[in-house]
Amino acid sequence: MGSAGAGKSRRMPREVRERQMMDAAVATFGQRGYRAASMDEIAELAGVSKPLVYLYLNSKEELFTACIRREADALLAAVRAGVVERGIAPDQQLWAGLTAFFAHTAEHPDAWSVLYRQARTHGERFADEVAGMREELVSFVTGLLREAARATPTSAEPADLGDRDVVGVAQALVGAAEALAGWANETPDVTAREAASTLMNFAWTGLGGLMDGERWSAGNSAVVRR
Amino acid sequence: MGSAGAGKSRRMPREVRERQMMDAAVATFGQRGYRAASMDEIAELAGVSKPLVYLYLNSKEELFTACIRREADALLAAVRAGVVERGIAPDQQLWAGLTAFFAHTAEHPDAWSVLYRQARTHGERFADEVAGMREELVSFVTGLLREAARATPTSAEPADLGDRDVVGVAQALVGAAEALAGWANETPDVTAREAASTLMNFAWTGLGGLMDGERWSAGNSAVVRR
Amino acid sequence: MGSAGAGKSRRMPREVRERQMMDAAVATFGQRGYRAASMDEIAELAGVSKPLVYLYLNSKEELFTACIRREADALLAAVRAGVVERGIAPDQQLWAGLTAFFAHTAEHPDAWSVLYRQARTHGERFADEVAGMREELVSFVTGLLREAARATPTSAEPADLGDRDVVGVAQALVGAAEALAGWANETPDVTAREAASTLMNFAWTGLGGLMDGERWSAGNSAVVRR
Amino acid sequence: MGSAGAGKSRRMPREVRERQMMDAAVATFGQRGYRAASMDEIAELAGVSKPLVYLYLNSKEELFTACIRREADALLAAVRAGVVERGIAPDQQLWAGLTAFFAHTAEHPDAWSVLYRQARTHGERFADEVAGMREELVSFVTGLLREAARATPTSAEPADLGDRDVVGVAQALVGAAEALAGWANETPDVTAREAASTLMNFAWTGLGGLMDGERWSAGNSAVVRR
DNA sequence: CATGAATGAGTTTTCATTCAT
DNA sequence: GATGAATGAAAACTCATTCAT
Repeated sequence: MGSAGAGKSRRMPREVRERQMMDAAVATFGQRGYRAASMDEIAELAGVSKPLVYLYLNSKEELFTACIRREADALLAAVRAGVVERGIAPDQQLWAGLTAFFAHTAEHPDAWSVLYRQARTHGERFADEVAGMREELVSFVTGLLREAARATPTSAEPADLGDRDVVGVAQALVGAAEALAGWANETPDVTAREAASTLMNFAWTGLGGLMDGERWSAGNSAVVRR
Repeated sequence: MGSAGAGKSRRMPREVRERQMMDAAVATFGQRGYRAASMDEIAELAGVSKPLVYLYLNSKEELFTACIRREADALLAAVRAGVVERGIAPDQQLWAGLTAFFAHTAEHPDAWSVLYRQARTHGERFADEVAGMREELVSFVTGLLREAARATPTSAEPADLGDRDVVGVAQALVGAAEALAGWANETPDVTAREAASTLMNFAWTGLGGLMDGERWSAGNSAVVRR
Repeated sequence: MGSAGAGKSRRMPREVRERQMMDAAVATFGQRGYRAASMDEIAELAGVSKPLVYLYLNSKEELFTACIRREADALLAAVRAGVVERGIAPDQQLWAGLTAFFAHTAEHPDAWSVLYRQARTHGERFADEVAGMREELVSFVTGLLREAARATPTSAEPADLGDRDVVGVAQALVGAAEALAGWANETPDVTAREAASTLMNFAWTGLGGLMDGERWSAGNSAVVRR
Repeated sequence: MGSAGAGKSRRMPREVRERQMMDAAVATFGQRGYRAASMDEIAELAGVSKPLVYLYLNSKEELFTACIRREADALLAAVRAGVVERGIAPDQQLWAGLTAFFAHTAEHPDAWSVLYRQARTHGERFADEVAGMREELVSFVTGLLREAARATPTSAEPADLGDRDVVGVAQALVGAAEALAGWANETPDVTAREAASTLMNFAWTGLGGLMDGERWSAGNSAVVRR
């Protein structure tokens, strides 16, 4: 008889078991919420006994943290993979990244919920974990923005876009993307491409203006080019 | 000193007590999260016994719902108040609204957390409550966008901005505002005016372009004016 | 304007208020059960404030006791009234009493529930109260049985029916009546007369035999007349 | 001493623990009443922690239902066992059944209280459970009565006892038995045999008359043989 | 390696009862 | 006399976590 019997297939390598548990955990945390998810439910969904979950993952907190990390890494990897495939003009890169972002979040709604709903709502300990990933996204976008600014000869005074501005814009852009992703996930017909298009239309043209030195100021309604 | 001494004076009219309880509830829910907040803690913070909380507010769910509603109304009222004071050019209105939005959320971080973190993470029942408010914000912005589009003679073909586009843009704008508010609340030095400026700069110029018929398309990197 | 205004008619004599409260209490205790009935509900149903209930009836226990007593007295009175009207042959008296018993319990289901379900299930303190009434019923029946025995010349040795036997039979008779009343109350079509008939047929003929000296004994299946 | 010492030995197989819990529950429910019995008390009496009670029996309601079922089955089994041993003449069978009934209820007063006091007083959900058992008792008695009627050649017109009559008589008989059991349980010296004798004397002779066509009617005091 | 057995601590919720006015 | 305001105490139920095997 081979060791991999056709029966219940107990005894699996730790790695595999751990993945099953985390899959179950992400699904449960995503759907029920961190507090409402019970270790019982997670263990049952993973098809293992509760003590085994504790043996491998120590505590609910650590389990949740591990979920956040895994899913954050996966999302980042997806975005980067989407971009790296090509690798040319900044707007194309942004477009590719956004598309990947929207596609990934749409395909992994539980992970989305864990990262963007649960983690941020249950203590700084977890929120910081996501904040780290978010910063990487922002710095990724910031890089693209800078590259675009450099590549845009139109602007006579290229340093117009201050550092703080760039970060602010990147923050807003990422925030808008996250908000759009949430919206798209809850709205049946919206595809990743559509969402990405909407955002690009909205953002890139504005960015173009911004980089051309256009500013809106509270004093006068017109957009001035200084 | 009147007979209503400042001393121990337990015994207060229901209205007052109810407000105290809801203040305590918003603070606790906002900081601990819906599930982690205990009725015990809320009661203690309000300075009353738990049964009184139940007598007046029936259950944790109803209490939370009441908090959401109160804070949603307050936020909407703040935004509208900020705008109505003036009442002129659409961009000025948007600016006023955004400023009011950022100011209000900055001044009421617990309410912010309740509305944008907790309510959305603990069951549709609560999320719907916020979705209602959000829709009012979106429709408010949508109105401004339409008004602006009408008022912009530049665009030869005024119907360029389709209905779906307008709503999508408004969604993104509101989402960006919400994301910025979150960022501003967590970043010490950022003021409401600054946040509003960033967003206006980012959004309004882009909108201008959009209304002028500029579009970004995946096919070619340049922004085309069709 | 007379003091009995057409308005809310506050200020009613204590007696009246007390009756209202006890009516409400009997209804609530009967339907919800002693423990499940809340003073809140009783007060509301009676249309008074809770402190007033306490002022007049002191405590839940006392209130319940008062209810039991009132309804026990009412039931006894109904049975006696049914009998006294006539006053002749013992079997006719029993028939009248049973009919009155079944009619009263059918007309006052809440009182029935209080006496026969609730009171016996929530502590000796209350059970004793009902036991008192029950003893009066039993002794009433015992009296009839003795009277009947005396009036039956058939039995050569009239002392055949020992004291213990008589009480046992009376117990069984009352028990059967109570069980039948419960059954009749839960079975739509059964009338008080029908129930009484069934019991009389069952019981009286048997009693006749008993008084004639017939006995059933475990040793031989036949009924012997010794 | 074996490895299974009589010492502290917590850790027991589920089956055993479950029985212990239900024993404790029957005792507590029987003595305190359904509502007054607390899960804490039951757990303590069973020598386990509350969570274990919930783990095995889910809720107070389910626990109570399980108790009712177990005790109802036990009582039915006792009655049937008492009868089946013999299996001859109907009156002997009835006698055996009654004796077993009285003996069992006398030996298990808490179970008696659960079945005949508590279950009937706390919601149809539970009452129905007992009603089921009661129906089996009634149909058991009904069968005996029919058998007896068939076996009695005395009656010229054997169909005299209508179906409704038989059921009514069986109801009253069972009711009388239940009442007698209650009385016997509360009265020190009364033995099961005595109670059974009383009822047989009372009932069987009457049944004999009934089957002979004797009827009592409100119109005339005499028992007529029609 | 893997699990059935077990629990301490905490949650929401309810209720009988009493003041202060 | 009558009530709105208020609470101490307890009940049902849940959960993360740990042993003993």
